[in-house]
Amino acid sequence: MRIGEVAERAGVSVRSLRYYEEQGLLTSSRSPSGQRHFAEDAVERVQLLQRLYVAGLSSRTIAELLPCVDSPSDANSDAAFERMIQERDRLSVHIDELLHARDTLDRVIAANRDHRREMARAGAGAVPA
Amino acid sequence: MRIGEVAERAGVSVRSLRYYEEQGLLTSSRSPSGQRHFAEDAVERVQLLQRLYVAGLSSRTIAELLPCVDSPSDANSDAAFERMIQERDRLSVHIDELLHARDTLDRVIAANRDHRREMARAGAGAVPA
DNA sequence: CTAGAACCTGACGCTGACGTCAGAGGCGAG
DNA sequence: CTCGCCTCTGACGTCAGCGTCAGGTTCTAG
Repeated sequence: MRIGEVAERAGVSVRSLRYYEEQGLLTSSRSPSGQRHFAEDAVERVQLLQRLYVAGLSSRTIAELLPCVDSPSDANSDAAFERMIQERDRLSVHIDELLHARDTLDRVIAANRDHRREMARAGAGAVPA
Repeated sequence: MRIGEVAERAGVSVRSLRYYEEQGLLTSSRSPSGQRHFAEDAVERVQLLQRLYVAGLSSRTIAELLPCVDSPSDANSDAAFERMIQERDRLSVHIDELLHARDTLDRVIAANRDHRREMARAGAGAVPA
């Protein structure tokens, strides 16, 4: 597949794909004329990358963890494995923070809804234009 | 309270507080010499801001929602209220994405752990140095 | 009165994941 | 052959939430 097709299938920009390759997160072969050629599983790969980005991992961090993902049987340094667990924990903490934040929003929303209902009742016949 | 004390109590930098004020998220009175003076509840306010930032809201978005938070009884445009609900939904979606991402990480971690255990057993007496 | 901490206003720097523009090839259809 | 679309490599632009330095004023302890 050429880069445009991968981009469309994975739902990302062509620019992003080139960036991922540049960061060592994605590999491609080249045609004699220099055009990139991607394997079928590149689409899945890109979607995995997207999920890791969403998780708040940086390109560099992802690059460190990918060997672990690609060949779990290898002797891919304990460091990478530890790092992955560490990132998982960081993510858990972040999720908790977001849940907290959502609670806060919910409380504000509830307070508003109450006041709105009151206002609606009080003003029903008060300002009849 | 002066700015330094607020910063310390809220656990943020002085620079951040000035930035918040600049963005209209925080108010202060000024002493004749021009120094900022904050009320007691400024600390709480800052912590609220922090939570909203964590939730992924931008300064501008927060600025739009704050009237709603501060005076829920006011006629603070329905738009602001709608916006708040919209942001809550966005946050929920994001949380789901993060949970998904964590699952992905967990699967990778589990796969690695398995392979590691196998390796440990196979290699136990194989490379005794 | 004076040293030093805390405060002030600009204003530039930084980071990361791309967007975007420029200029120059490829490549299939008609 | 050529028109139009895709691709290539640089390389600069962006945005946001601050960090940080500069140069100057103000407050406070001794």
